[in-house]
Amino acid sequence: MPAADVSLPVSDQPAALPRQRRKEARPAELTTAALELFITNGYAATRLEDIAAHAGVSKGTLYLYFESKEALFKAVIREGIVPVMAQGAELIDGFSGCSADLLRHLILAWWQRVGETPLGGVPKLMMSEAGNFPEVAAYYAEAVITPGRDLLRRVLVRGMVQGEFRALDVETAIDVIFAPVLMLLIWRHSMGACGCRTHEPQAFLATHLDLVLNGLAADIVAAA
Amino acid sequence: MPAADVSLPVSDQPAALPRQRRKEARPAELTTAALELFITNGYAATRLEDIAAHAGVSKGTLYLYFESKEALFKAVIREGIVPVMAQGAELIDGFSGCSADLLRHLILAWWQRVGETPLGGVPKLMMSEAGNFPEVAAYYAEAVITPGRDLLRRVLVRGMVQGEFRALDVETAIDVIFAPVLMLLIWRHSMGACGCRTHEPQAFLATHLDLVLNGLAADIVAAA
DNA sequence: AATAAATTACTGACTGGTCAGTCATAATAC
DNA sequence: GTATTATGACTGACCAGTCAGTAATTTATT
Repeated sequence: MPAADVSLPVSDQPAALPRQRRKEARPAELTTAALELFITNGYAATRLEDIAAHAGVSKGTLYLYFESKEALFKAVIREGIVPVMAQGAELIDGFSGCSADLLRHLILAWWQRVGETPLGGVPKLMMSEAGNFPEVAAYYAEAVITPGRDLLRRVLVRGMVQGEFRALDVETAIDVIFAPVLMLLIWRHSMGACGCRTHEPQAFLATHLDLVLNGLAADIVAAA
Repeated sequence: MPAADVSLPVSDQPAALPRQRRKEARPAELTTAALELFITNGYAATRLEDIAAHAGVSKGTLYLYFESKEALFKAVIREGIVPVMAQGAELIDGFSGCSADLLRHLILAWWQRVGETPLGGVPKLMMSEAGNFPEVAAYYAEAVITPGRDLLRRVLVRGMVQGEFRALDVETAIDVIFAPVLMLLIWRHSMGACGCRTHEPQAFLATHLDLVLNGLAADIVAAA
C-alpha cells in the first residue's frame, strides 16, 4: 500500500478502526492468509471463515479490519504486488552491459521475485476475477501493468537506440515479449496445480529469451 | 455420477432421457447459452436460472438434460472445443510452402476459427476453473492441449528437418511460441472485457510472428 | 375424424444447505 | 473499572437441486 495515497480509484483501506492507534501487524497476516486461499481456491470458493482460521483469528475479527469480502480482496491485490515494481527501475538504472543482457536480467529477476513467490498467484487471480471486479482490474492495470510495461519499454528503446535491437512496434513488442513469462506463471497456478505436466521454469525462460533475443537482434552489418 | 461409466475420463452425457427418442437440438442451445454466461460471469457467479432463461426454457428443463451444474460445465467444455482440432491437421497436410508460412497460416487460422468466435472464451474459463475441476482440466489437457501441441510440433520439426529453423528444444518452443497467442485471447476475455486497453489482434499477431520467425530463422549461410 | 388414453416435454414454487455479514457478550489490556 | 480487542452463535439472502403438477404430442380406439 503506497503511503501517500493521493486519490486512488480503489480505496477501501482498513478504515474500520475509527481513530487513534492502528495495529498494522494483523492486517498483513490476514491478507497473507487471504492471498494464499484466494489463489488456491479462487475468490468465490474461498470462505471468510477459512481465511480467518488460517490466520488464527475468528471471522468477526476479519470485519474489524475489512469492511467486506470484496474490500479484503482489493487489499490483497493492492498490498500484494505494488512494492516489487520499484526494484525493477533500479535494476535498469544501474546497468551498464548490453541491452540483451539487461532484458535477460530483468525477466529472470522478475521471475525470481514474483514468479517463484506466493505473489506469483496474483496475476492469475486477477485474470480470473477481472470481470467481477472491474474497479480492481482498473486499479491493477494502473498500479502494476502500466509501470511494468514502462520498465520493458525502457529496455526495448535502449536497445533500439543503441542499434542492438531491430526497430519494431514497441508497444506491441512489450506485450509479445512478456506474454510467455506470464503464461508460464498462469499455467503453474491453473492447469499446473492439478497434475498437468509443467515446464521447468528455467529451461522455459531460457528458450524464450533465446528466441526473443535472436528475433530482436539487429542484422550484424559488421559481418560483411 | 454416470450410470454405466465404462471408464471414460469425463462422461456425463445428457443420458437423462431413459431410452427411445432423443432430441439433440435442445442440449446444444443450452450449452451455447451456458458457454456465453460462464465466459462473461465465471462459473460460480452464473446462476442456472439465468442460463435457462437465456436459452428460453425453465430451470427444471436444464435438469432433464444435465445432472448438475458441474455436468453442464463439463459438457460446455467438451462440445465447445474438440471439433476445431481436425481442421488444423488438414491445413498442415495440404501445405507445400515454406515452414515459416505454414506456422504463420496455422496461427492466423486458429485465431480466426477460435479466437474471434465465442469459443475463444473457453481457454480463459478453463484456466480460471482448473483448480476447482481437476478432472475437467485433465480431460481438456488430453483432448485439446495435447492435440494442439502435436500440430505445432509437426510444424517446428518440419522446419528444422528442412533446415529452415534453428534447432532448439522443441517441446519448450511449442509453448513459448503459442503463449503470446493465448495471452492475447485470455487478455481480451479478462482485463479487456472491462475497459482496459486491448491490442489490435492482427497487429499483435503480426509482431509476434515477425519476432518468432526471425528468432527461429537459421543463419542464412548462403549469404556469404 | 373425433375422442380418449398414454407418453413425453416442460414448468416454477419449494427446500435445504451454505455463507457473508452482524452483534451481544467475553476476554484482555491499561 | 472501563476501553479496547476478539469471539462465534445467529440471521437473512441466495441458489443448486427437487418434484408435484401442467401442457403438448403421439398413439389407440370407435
